[in-house]
Amino acid sequence: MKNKLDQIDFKIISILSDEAQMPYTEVAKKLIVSPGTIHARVRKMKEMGLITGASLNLDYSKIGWKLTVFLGIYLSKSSLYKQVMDDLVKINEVVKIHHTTGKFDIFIKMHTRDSMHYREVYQNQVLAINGIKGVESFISVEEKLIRHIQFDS
Amino acid sequence: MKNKLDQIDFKIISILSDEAQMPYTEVAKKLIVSPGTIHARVRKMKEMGLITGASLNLDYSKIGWKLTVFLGIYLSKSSLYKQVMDDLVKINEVVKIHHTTGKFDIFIKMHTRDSMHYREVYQNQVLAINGIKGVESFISVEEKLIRHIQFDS
DNA sequence: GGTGAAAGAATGGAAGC
DNA sequence: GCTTCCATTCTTTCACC
Repeated sequence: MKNKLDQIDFKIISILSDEAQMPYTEVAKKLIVSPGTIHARVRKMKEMGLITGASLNLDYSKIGWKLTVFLGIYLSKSSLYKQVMDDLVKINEVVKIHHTTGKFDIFIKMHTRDSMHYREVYQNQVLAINGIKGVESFISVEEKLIRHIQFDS
Repeated sequence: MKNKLDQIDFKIISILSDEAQMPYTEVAKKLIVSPGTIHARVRKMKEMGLITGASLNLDYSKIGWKLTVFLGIYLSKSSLYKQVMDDLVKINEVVKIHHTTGKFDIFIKMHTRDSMHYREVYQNQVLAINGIKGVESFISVEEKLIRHIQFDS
């Protein structure tokens, strides 16, 4: 797995990170290489596991899901993280789960329609999980930046 | 802006959220509608602002960016959030910035190559910003779930 | 507002450089 | 390992339902 990436690879990633649906021919034009090259590079990076997929960016508030909430979770025993994470996966409103070191043991992100919906999920689903000692919540008021790393090297 | 979404719209979003690069013809086949319908629906949702774009999912660790860190930031005055967020945008390693209520004023996510790189960015760039009173950091050990909401309604 | 077909464009190999 | 070429497949529009 000794695939070295060059500037062209990084530029492809930079472009597609912002606009995953841009046709490869257009990417090729921007970088002044042939479409076949883009194709081969992208396939290589997918095989390497660098590119794991592509997803839509959605503005949930446009369909009435107005709340984005982060929860910092304390476990009663740190070793329970695996089981608690498995339980969290089952909650539909949870979109990201991170096992972390530092103040919290687990950090999650969730979307809900409104504060009532949030409270319901929080009380009936999150707090019902065994092994959770405490939770701190942070409501996102504004999301400022969505981007990927600009790789200069 | 009275665009009601139906089951087909939600299914399109569900499919493309996982696989943004899937051809519309294939989406059409899955949902048993014509390609033209998919096209029209996606365009409608883009015009509504629901779909804001598409991005690649990258596994940064594959190119040696092994650390994902969350920082919870306390401001010396809450009103400074705008200016501090603008300064944070300028840091290349920062990929997400949320203005939050709760314990922290601002919550960010960043990627770095290793702990030395992290320390350097943290000390020289984050702490150098005016208006930041304190920071708590959480290092992500494992990312468990990347998905979008399954809209049932 | 959906369908299906048609023209144009992009994809994804293969062969050669 | 990149490029060009080509057959296949996809996109995108539009007249019709």
